[in-house]
Amino acid sequence: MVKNGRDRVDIPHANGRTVPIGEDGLPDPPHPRRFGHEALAVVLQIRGGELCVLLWRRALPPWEGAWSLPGGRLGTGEDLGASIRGQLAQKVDVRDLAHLEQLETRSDPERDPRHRTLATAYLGLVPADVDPIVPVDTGWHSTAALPAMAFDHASIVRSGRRRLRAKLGYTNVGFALAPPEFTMSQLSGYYRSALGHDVAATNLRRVLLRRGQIEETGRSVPSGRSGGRPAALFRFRERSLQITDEFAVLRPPNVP
Amino acid sequence: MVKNGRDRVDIPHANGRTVPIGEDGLPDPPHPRRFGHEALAVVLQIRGGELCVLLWRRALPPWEGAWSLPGGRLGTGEDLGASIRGQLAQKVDVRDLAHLEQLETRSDPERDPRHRTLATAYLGLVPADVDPIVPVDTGWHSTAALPAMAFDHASIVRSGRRRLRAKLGYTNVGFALAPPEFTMSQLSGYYRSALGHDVAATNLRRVLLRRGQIEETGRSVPSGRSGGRPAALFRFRERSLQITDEFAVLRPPNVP
DNA sequence: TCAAAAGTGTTTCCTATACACCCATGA
DNA sequence: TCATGGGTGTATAGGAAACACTTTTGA
Repeated sequence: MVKNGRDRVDIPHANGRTVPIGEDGLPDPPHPRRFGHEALAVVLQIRGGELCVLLWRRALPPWEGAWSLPGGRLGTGEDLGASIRGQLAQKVDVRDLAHLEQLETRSDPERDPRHRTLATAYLGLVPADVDPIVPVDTGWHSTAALPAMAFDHASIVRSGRRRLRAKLGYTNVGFALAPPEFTMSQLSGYYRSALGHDVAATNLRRVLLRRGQIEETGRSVPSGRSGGRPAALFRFRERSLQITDEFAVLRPPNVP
Repeated sequence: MVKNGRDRVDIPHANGRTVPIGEDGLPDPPHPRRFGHEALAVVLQIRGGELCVLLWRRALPPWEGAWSLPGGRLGTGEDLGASIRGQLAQKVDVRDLAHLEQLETRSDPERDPRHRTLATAYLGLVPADVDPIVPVDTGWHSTAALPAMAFDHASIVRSGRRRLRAKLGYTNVGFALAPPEFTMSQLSGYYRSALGHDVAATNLRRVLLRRGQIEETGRSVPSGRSGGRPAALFRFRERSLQITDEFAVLRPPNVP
């Protein structure tokens, strides 16, 4: 039995050939590693003009009293997507999740002091018009001022926010932040909250219309008590993720 | 003991409070799940005008004879990045890897028929000027015509290629495909091979210069036997990933 | 009729592609 | 001097931000 540099062990195979463990074609390992694997979710929603994340207050050490991302251990028969949907079903009604995508996997051996745990983070988005009932130890927190957070969860939240901000620019993810129908000033408000900077409703309208992301419903909302022209109602044409601005640059040359 | 819907078990806690397992704050699990976790790499290089991926031919079932991605089981003390670097050190000299980033994690319970294995895939890039010595059962294959591949590895390769193509548009990843110094026609060749469509050298030059990605070295290569003006040599200014085109759209308004 | 909010027209800017033309070299 | 490949100048197109102006409503 030969052990070489990087934590890999070669065992002699029946036919005399050396089979590197951890490569493949390998038999069941004699000592399965005791890795834990969990799915976590960065669930974001625009609430009160702020981009908020759903957090969960830890009652026990480690990190007692700190806030953490919802999620939990991966079950045996399910994949990560099913797992995180299941976990969230108890915190946020799954029907409220308009979009869910995988973010990244954290694997620092020290990220959980108790035992080795890998975490795969997901990004979930909840439209602004719903207010899911959440447990008492769970709450929404502005991503602009995160509370003291457990493990590496704060950096995962920032990672999710970065992903959302980038995708608002070249996809139609906006559909997952907005209610089914909305006025342009509402929508520009959601974009402003998510991006952290001003978004002019007039230009947003033209950009999204040109890209075919939104369309007029034909209806409008009556103007408020202080008057003003009634706002037209729009909707997203697709309510699943589409890349609407694929070849921003280095696009293929025109064929004719 | 109460069992509820989604493979979660609540156990009564000392203080009478119910602690959901699989949430956190939990004690060590009584029966650690026997998940395997492996790191895989989609190592890409431009070879002979084609975008190629490094594959490994399986000698044993399952998928005997099919090609698979290099990688292997995660070690106890290392994170996924260190693990894949270690695995690759035996196939491609690590110094040849100009860039490495995490792609995604696959978790379908059926993806490996032997036992439950999660795989985190990485994207690695090798500059076109090196020709790493690889084992005999390992070879480069055009991503345009993949051979019969094991597990879900073919779709992981496509995922890596998609990522590379997208990032060529808004980052400086090109540095990881090109040698330290290159002419513009060489570079446009690399871009053409990676993107799968024509890239005009003249425009590429101006785009990358304006973005500050490349600069002239001041030197040039003598023209070939068939004459022609000698080509200027360029280099990338940064040899680590930079986002050079961040706010393609929906950029923050001008402050003044 | 005035204030307020929504929507349109138009300008300007910037970036990227297309393409004609000029430049430097070898034979 | 001519073919060849590299490089520059310039036209064109398109998208998006900025902003003045118009429209539609309530009081």
